[in-house]
Amino acid sequence: MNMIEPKAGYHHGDLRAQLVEAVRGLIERDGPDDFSVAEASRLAGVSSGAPYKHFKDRDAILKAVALGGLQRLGERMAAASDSRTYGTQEAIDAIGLAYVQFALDEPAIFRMMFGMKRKCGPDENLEATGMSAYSVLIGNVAAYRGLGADDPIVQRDSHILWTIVHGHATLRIDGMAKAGTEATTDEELIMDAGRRVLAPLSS
Amino acid sequence: MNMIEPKAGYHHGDLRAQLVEAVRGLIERDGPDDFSVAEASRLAGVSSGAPYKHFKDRDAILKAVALGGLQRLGERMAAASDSRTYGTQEAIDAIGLAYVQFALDEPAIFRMMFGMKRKCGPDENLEATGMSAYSVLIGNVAAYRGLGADDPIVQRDSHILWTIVHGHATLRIDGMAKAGTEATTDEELIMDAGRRVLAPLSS
DNA sequence: TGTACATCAGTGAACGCGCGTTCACTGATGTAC
DNA sequence: TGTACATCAGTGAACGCGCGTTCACTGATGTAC
Repeated sequence: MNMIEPKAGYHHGDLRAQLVEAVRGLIERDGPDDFSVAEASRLAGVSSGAPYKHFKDRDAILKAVALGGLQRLGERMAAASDSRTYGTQEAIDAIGLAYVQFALDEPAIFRMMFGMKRKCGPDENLEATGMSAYSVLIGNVAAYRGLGADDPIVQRDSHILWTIVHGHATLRIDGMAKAGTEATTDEELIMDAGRRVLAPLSS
Repeated sequence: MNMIEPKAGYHHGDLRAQLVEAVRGLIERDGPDDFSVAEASRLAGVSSGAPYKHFKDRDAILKAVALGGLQRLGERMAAASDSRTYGTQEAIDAIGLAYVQFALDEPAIFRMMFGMKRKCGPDENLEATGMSAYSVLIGNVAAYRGLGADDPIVQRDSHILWTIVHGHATLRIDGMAKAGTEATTDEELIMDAGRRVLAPLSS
């Protein structure tokens, strides 16, 4: 929780980063669609026109916030992977749990990240950052299966795992799935589902 | 595609339904957050104050639209179930595919439905309608497993299936999963995942 | 069938609001010599 | 070290906009006798 403390004086020094942080807070408080440039400026302690020295328009600010979110998500997934033996079921579980945890910690940013493409069109930067997070999962699945990362089986496994974890995260933050009920934790559910998906190949 | 043709004359006769339909169109066109009561009124051919004779406020209109969406989703799932032998893998596949199809046909409404709780708080009516749709899935899974609908195994299976299908639908409408690539259709993916989840019980 | 009246579903003007963005400006900072 | 100047990052006032909601009103509809 960084406090926002505008540097006194005329030149701000770090307005860009401070605006992104302010918007992050606003979005997390009010939802991705209710944030306003004006309020973010107020929070950062600058005039309402100042942001336009750093960003082309409102959408550009949104993109910067989304990018930050994707980076944090990727970092968490990588950290989860690093905390276990590479290519094991446990590592894959941990990555999934990290994904869900991120969504629970920053629900509005999480939603916003995945709505960017629809709202502001595709963006190279965002796509690359997202892909780099996803590749943490792919790498572990490939090692688990003993196959190459490009193998269709690995691609399919990974995609299904992502789908499950993303679905669970989405339902959780929308209040549709209540963890803790029915003696089911997020972790337990992810492990269960992961085990089914990654069962030994049959055919 | 119902055309919106305001009845001439002072008394409109069907303004409530017509407003809901207008808002549905607006949301599908502009996104759930950009619809305005004013524009919906214009579309329905009435003055900007007229909606307030039928709805308490903006949120009440949104709720009505969400309710309609949930009903259509439930109907589609029920129809899918009816089109196959009850309690078979095929029936369960069909339900999942119907779910995804609905999301693809009405992406903005779909998103909006699942955002209602967060935006407007919980609502008995919406919850009951959603539950009634979900129970179509539960019933089929129970029959498939030969267990009661309340059995924890059935609950768990159903929840995972829902999670997968919801995750896939969400990723698809957010442009993250591209069907048709890698020779994978929605149907194929749902069937594959479903088969893994519903594999014979091991322990 | 006709009349009196209550109710209902609209009108349309008005309110106050906060927004995104632009613009001419100014004071601080960095650089060249 | 000092000076002249270009650049930069802010200001703050102003713009036009469309919104949600209210309100006194009015004309159409339904009902009781």
